[in-house]
Amino acid sequence: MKKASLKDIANQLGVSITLVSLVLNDQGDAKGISAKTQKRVKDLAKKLNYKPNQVARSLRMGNSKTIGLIIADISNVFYSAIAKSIEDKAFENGYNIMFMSSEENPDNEAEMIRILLDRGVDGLILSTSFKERKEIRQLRDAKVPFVLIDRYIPGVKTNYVLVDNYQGSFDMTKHLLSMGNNKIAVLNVTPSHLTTMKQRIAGYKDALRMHGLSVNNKLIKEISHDNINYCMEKALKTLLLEEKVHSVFFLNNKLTIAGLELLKKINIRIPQDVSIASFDDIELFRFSYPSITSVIQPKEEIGKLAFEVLLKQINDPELEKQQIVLPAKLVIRESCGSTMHSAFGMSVLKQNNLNV
Amino acid sequence: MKKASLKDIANQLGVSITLVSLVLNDQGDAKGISAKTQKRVKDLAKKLNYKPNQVARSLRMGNSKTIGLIIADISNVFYSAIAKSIEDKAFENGYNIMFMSSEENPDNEAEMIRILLDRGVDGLILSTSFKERKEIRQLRDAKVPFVLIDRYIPGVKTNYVLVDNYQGSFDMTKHLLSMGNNKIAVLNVTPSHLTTMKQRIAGYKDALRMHGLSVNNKLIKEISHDNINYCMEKALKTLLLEEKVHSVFFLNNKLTIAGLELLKKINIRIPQDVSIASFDDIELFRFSYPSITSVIQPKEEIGKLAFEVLLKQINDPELEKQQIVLPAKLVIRESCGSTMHSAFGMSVLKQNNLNV
DNA sequence: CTGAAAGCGCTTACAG
DNA sequence: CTGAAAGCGCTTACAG
Repeated sequence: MKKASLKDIANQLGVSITLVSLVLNDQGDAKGISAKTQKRVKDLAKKLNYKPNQVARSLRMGNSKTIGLIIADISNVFYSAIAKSIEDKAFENGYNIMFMSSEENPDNEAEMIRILLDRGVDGLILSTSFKERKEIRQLRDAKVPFVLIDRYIPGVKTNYVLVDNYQGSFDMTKHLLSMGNNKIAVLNVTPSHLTTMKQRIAGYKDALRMHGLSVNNKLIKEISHDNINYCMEKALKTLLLEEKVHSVFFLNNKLTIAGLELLKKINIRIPQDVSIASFDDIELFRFSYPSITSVIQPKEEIGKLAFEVLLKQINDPELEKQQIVLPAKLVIRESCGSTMHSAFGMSVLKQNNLNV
Repeated sequence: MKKASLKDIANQLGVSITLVSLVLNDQGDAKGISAKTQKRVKDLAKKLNYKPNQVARSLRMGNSKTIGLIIADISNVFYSAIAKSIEDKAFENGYNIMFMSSEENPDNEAEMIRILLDRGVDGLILSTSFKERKEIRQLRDAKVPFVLIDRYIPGVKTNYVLVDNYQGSFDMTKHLLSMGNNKIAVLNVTPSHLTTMKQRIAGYKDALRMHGLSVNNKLIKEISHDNINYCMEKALKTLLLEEKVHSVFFLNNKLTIAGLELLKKINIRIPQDVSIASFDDIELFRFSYPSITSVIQPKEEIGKLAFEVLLKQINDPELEKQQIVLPAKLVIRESCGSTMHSAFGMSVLKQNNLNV
């Protein structure tokens, strides 16, 4: 049951490989090949279950109908949800995906890009960990079609699709303020050069200022990605015992989980003792006790649009680069106390309280 | 900055492509190429940042250093965790992964296998949804290296790596019995031909019998994968109101989440009104209220071993097929009531109760 | 020590 | 209407 090739069909029919190729690529009519011959070719192809060898096709055509996807970690549901929606769109369009998890390490990422390009991918979708502009600029200058997701590189004009991190964070901070929490701590995670983190911090600061409060840098803590639990304990103890904050805003879902676990361990009640909120909603936050107020990112939309933008870029490499920023939404749950109405006119999604 | 080829290097150095290829593939010494020439080639290759075109290499060598991964859904953390551990192992060994989500649909799966093979993958890792033996048998007979994960096809000798579904379910049922629940319902999900579901049901039944109880088929409900919420509501209402069961054992994490949500909505208290337990532990179950007693699968181990077995099969296609069944573990949490000790001598992992 | 040549399976100008 | 030929970039027997 060896796979059939063009040659097999050509030999069996006594015609040339060229002819078979033409017919099977629907060039038969254009090249004026007789209907009868075309039918013979197609019938035999079907009978032999012929499918073109994509590797040979790639080599010859210079494209592979494959894209590379580099995210921080495929096992983080934020990325796997995006991966799924990219996959769906890609499959529709005949594209396959190779994925790689960079672990937020720029060296890994550089190597992975190289590997994917050597394998002839037609384009890349990246949640990049690069700090410098160099690598992304090179990629763009080398005319590799690519789309950034989640983060972008300031100062380099590229395609990107991401959520409005500033607005999401601004809105959440305003919500916390409206609940009567004036001392709001915020925890971000290294690598802190990421635009996600920078803009979430900026949104937080501006919301405070707009509320007439000054920013206290002691309330902004950075948690090391490689040592979350240890840093979390140090940070929360300082914030709760010394700074006596009213609430803590965690800037991604991993931080929130680590914080939640710790607060329960040390018997801090939420929201009675401290309110908490999270950027980046996950299913767990609906079911946890208490359920967690958070900023939702449109993951499916990010993936879908990222692929669409990439596809356009692949089909026309000279196309103007496209920047898409999607709105973030708040989900108000229990972790900041109960509220019957939102004090400001932003988009707020109310959810049934599951933990009666 | 066009990519350098062997030809570029050969031309610049005034040697043949053959020589360059040999040197760069570390055949220089074996073929007796002078150290000096070797150095010139290697230096220039480095300078031009030469990397072999993997597509050409694949075509010529008949292998691609790529494997295909077909799972039900990459956005389900059960599969994305496995994907991550496969990825890590694959990367170590110079392999890349193309993934596809079959949605448990055999037609999708057949098409995806075909696509991946046309793209020249060296092997496949599949959480197969096939009901019949035919497709998997064909794959095996075509000498395609592959490893099944999570489920296998009875009656077809293949490589597989999975958890002991029978034992996990048996132990959990015994645990429920030991907690004083005699009327235990069990919910499985379509497609119910999967060995996972069959063996979990078998473990449940045997545990009952070994406890001197007879199996009541009214307590075994099948939930349609395509209509989980509707079926769940119908099933739970019958089980709770008519059958008055003491506990419900959900056979995968999606079912548990749907069940949990529904029970809260209709104000059924866990475990006071009904105990619940889950097969397939996820992070959410540690944080939910109440936290959920469940059967843990060693996801990382499954992924790691699956790749290792696949690699061996790729390197030696005549190798004896390998079957690996890993032990399942219970995590006892709050959803079945509190217990200070386990009534039987199985491996039980105790966890700190997070929801004091 | 080194090179010319074939071939992996395809597509596509070119020629008739 | 149809076919011979070149070429994508590589590897590898074979020859000298």
